[in-house]
Amino acid sequence: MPKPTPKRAAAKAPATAAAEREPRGARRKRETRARLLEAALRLMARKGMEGVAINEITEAADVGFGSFYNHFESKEAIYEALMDQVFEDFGDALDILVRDIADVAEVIAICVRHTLLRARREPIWGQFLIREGFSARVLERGLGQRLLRDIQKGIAARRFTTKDPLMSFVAVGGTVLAAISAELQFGSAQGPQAAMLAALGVSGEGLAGRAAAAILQTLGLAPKEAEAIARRPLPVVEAGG
Amino acid sequence: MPKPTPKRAAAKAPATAAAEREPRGARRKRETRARLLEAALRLMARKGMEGVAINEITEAADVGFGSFYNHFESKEAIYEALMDQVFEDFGDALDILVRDIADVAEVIAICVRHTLLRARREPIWGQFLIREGFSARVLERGLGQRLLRDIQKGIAARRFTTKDPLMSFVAVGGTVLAAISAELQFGSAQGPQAAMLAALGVSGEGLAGRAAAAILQTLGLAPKEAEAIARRPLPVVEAGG
DNA sequence: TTCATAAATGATCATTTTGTCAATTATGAT
DNA sequence: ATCATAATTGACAAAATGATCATTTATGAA
Repeated sequence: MPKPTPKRAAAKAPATAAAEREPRGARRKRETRARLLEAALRLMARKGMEGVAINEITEAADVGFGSFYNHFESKEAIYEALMDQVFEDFGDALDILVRDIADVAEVIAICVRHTLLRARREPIWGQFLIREGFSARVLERGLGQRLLRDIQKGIAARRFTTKDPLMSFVAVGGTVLAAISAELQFGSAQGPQAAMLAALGVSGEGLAGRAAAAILQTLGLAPKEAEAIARRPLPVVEAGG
Repeated sequence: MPKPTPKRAAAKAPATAAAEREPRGARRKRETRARLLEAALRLMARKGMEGVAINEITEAADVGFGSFYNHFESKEAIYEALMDQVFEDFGDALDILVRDIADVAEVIAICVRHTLLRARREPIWGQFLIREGFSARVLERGLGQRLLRDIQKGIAARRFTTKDPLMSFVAVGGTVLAAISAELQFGSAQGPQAAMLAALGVSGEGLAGRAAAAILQTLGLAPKEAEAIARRPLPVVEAGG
């Protein structure tokens, strides 16, 4: 065990202090690590963890082959780090985003739309999400836990009329993943498929709002109210320091 | 191109004729091919196509390594054959099963429940389904096409009140896959997780009926009717020759 | 039984991939 | 400037994998 792979990158530099607080060497190290993670995300989103070779990652990251093992013990290790970064960080970001929203229905609408918008903006991220979205880790921890908790809260508050919390949880999660998949597929649709999609009303604005509305209806809101909530302006994500 | 890999196994032996109609050699060949496919399904469902080596497949199938290439040109080839067998054959089976059902809502309820029941009965099949269920091939052809067609039919017949056929399609498909995932995860739940599941009403009968009911509600049926349709007895699958 | 054909088999080789390591380079304190 | 430490690097050996092929075995007709 040459290196226990620190659990989190955790840039501890206090935002208030001078920018020179972090030594150059440390930053260099952080950056190559970040480059490796980014390259791994891009490749693994497309071909899966097993489908990419380590030298592919280092070449895509423009980093010497040996450097890989300075940061990760193995392919499995970088994959783990990737899961943590992608899912937990995103969950935390969502938490901050809806911190001040009182209505559970709106919380869910915002989370759903934000997820879909990000998947649209960063297709690689979206691909990774749908590839790993059904894994036990995501379902049980992070995003899954959060969603299940919100649904139960909504039921307790009589905001949702669903009788079957687990099934609602499953339906909402599955719908989000499938919507991402649809968006990614349709985003690059060509030929005869494009015509069918146009007939189904797939346009430039994406599926975010429509998915949120459908999900709120699934949870028991009336169609009109679901539509209304799904159209409310999104809170802006604060530019992270 | 040493061998074009026959498009389908297609055991043409007429069930009525004597059992000796098929020469032993042909049957032997069919059987090793089937063994290879079964082993590949089991392994690829767990580790993905790229994650399994050919010798793993042949060893799991208890077949000589070289035999692999008597039946498939490459790993991609057996993967293709697997996709065909799993998705298209299942789609055809569903078609036969609902051939005589007039009500679109019941057609969908039956398909959903049959899919979930089979995934429960054959977890490996289910795992493969959720792993590949978002691939373009499944969405566009086979099961996806079928589902989209049924939804549009239901809307045209004013059986479904959905205003957004594409979103409904996405939601139904995603819900089915997520339900399979949940079933597989929960089927092997241990420890503290089990308590939470019990609280959510996860019992032995599985999620099939509940998923079907939720899906029919998503399509616009009233909860009570959705429940009723989702509980109707399933048509028995005819024992195939 | 004999024989031609089809299928199965594992040894073999080329290529890919992994993991290690000594050498090189960058960093930051003295 | 000097030096100890940390990080990066690519060459290398070992292991894994893909694919080929001559040989063996099974099959079924003559």
